[in-house]
Amino acid sequence: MPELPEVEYVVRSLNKMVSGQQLIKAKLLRERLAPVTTPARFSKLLSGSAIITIRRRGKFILFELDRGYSLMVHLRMSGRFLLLSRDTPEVKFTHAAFDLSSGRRLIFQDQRHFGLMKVVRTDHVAQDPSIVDLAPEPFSDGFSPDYLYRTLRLSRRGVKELIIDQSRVCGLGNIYASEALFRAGINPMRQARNVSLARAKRLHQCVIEILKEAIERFEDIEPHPIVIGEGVYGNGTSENWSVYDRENLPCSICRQAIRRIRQGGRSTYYCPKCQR
DNA sequence: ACTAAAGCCTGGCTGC
DNA sequence: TGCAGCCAGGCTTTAG
Repeated sequence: MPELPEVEYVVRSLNKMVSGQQLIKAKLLRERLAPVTTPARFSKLLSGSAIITIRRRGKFILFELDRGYSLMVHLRMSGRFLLLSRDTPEVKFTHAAFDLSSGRRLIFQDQRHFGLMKVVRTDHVAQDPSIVDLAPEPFSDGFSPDYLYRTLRLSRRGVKELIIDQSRVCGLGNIYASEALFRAGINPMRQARNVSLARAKRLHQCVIEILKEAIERFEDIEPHPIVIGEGVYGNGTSENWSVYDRENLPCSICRQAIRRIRQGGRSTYYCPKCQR
């Protein structure tokens, strides 16, 4: 569900709302949320630890705890955090719960059961299999125009499919990938290896712009007191986007109808005239 | 090594 | 109103 800007917003919100607090008690309610550990071990490793800070790497949320462990969280499609009072009756789809020293309870709720958690030694986080292969952060020097061009040159896949591959470009999901390609004027079906250097440079710039603009938009949203990140996940109306979810609506530039196609089993939206 | 397709889940929407 | 079928913002695993 959430892509890099939404995860960034959740991380910033969590830092404001729960960093510095102690996890008095951690409870894993759905075993498959954290498949590499047992509920007993999950509870034992986390209970009593304090949250030093919360970070992001790609779309992963990393709670850095004292005592040398970190809690890695991936929201996938529908995962989210809620900050409740401790006497709130159990919310449907609650898969983990953390009683905090503030007297409140942080829960992880996930309707579609795709979300994942893992407890990892903090000094091993960077080497964790799900982190180690991630592409450079889009706002880091590692994600350079040259990096993107070289990466595109290596793939025969469509450029849209390539840029949502987190090991090639990290942080984009289905929405922002379509949006970045529209702004860059690149047809999503174009083979990645056939994107010219000039267009790769343009795409590089557009990826950064699209992500930064989304993050900035979220800064104006009044934080929801309970659902962390609410108003950011769901601000999915076709008015917010240039092409995503706008099938058959006119392109903002040329008025041609936006098209929807399937790529890798997922919808891609684009303007057939502006994107070549 | 790269790529396509299936799989993981629930719920909302559309069309019959 | 009921029901089948399709769709959903992500990622991993499997098979080719």
